[in-house]
Amino acid sequence: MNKPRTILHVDMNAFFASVEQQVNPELRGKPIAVVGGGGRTVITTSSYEARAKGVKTGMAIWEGKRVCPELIIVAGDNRKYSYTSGKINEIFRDFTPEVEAFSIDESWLDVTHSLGIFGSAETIAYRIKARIKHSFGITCSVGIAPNKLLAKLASDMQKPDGLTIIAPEKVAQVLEHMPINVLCGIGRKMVRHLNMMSIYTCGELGRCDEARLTRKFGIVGARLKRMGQGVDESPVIPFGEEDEVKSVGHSRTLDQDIDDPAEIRRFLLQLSEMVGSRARKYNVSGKTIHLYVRYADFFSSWGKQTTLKSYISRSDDIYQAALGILNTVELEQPVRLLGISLSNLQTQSEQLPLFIEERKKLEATKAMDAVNLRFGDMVVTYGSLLPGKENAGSHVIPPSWKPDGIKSVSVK
DNA sequence: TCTGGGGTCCTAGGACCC
DNA sequence: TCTGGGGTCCTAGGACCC
Repeated sequence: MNKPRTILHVDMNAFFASVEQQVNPELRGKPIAVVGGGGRTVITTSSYEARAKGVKTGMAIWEGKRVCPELIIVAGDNRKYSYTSGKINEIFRDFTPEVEAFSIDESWLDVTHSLGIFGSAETIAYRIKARIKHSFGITCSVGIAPNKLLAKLASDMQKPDGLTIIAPEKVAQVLEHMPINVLCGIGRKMVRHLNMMSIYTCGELGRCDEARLTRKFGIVGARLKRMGQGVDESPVIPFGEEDEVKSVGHSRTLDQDIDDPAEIRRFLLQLSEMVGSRARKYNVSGKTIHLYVRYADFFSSWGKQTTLKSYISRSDDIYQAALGILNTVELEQPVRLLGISLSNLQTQSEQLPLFIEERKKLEATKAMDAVNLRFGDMVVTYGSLLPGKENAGSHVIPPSWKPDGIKSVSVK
């Protein structure tokens, strides 16, 4: 028998925008949009003032300005968000050690064993909200429910600054008329498929014949039915106990489409350095390299991967492998986006190369990493990157970024 | 001046080995 | 110089999340 659990899901409201408004009081109460670096960027997050005017995540800057002419554009700074996120997660851990960061602005807390100390989940939620508000001036929405799926759903029900409880005995009632797309894991395509089966609400999904779902969706089918019933046994996985990192990758949309091979290679080297330095920071090497290209028309793209005989983490090795893939194809159009990722990872063993030349390369790489770690990425980099340095520093900040050190890497 | 970037998981089909 | 089946690794692509 599974013991009943009490799970909180905390979702920071308009996180990046809220942090910016706190850091710079002049931005408070105003419509602002946080964007990435680079020429062709989109809005990552916008303040509630901006949302009220119709500004949405994913809009191009000009689009945001069209619906909200007074929109203030703020270039995102990942370090601020990462730092704040880390501090907020420390607050969570004052209430339970079982805290799982889902993304930079969302966490689950299993407070089942903390109820005796703090009284109730509701009390914990109010105290957390108060502390975050007091320390950082920002609000969050909290959901309380018997599992992660429902806690996340609950936190979505009231924004901003909400607190929603789905008591175990209310689950069926809450889900009955809830549209299926509110469930985390059911996206656009799945909604379309389910709608075609005349399933629109969680209630309908939960009552659907399992065999019918399994025929259509394979092993996902059984899980879908349970989701519709609000059943989710997945545990809250605390810091340090997550799965190992499985891939390390970077991709970048170029400021202009390029077709000059030398320029493409230069960008590839830059990406290789970004991937390599991060892999080395995590202390992993990998033997599968994946190259991704999106063409100028935006819609056509391809990805190719290759698996090497040995594990690599040096930027130059990554570059050579990526170049090897690129050389097997004839580019059909100018390139809009390039991406490289390293997978099939293992923890790096500290092994000195046999040959003196290799050792020198290793030492050089280490020295470069040490400087970058201290003074920020891309301060020291390969000579051929220098003409394009303005690109190198332009980090777009994906909300999927986790505070440093959250992902653990363990021996395979 | 149209449309970002970081991930995970799943499936299908082919190669290869026992 | 036949046949079948299971396991593993690989590539490619899609769906989903933030």
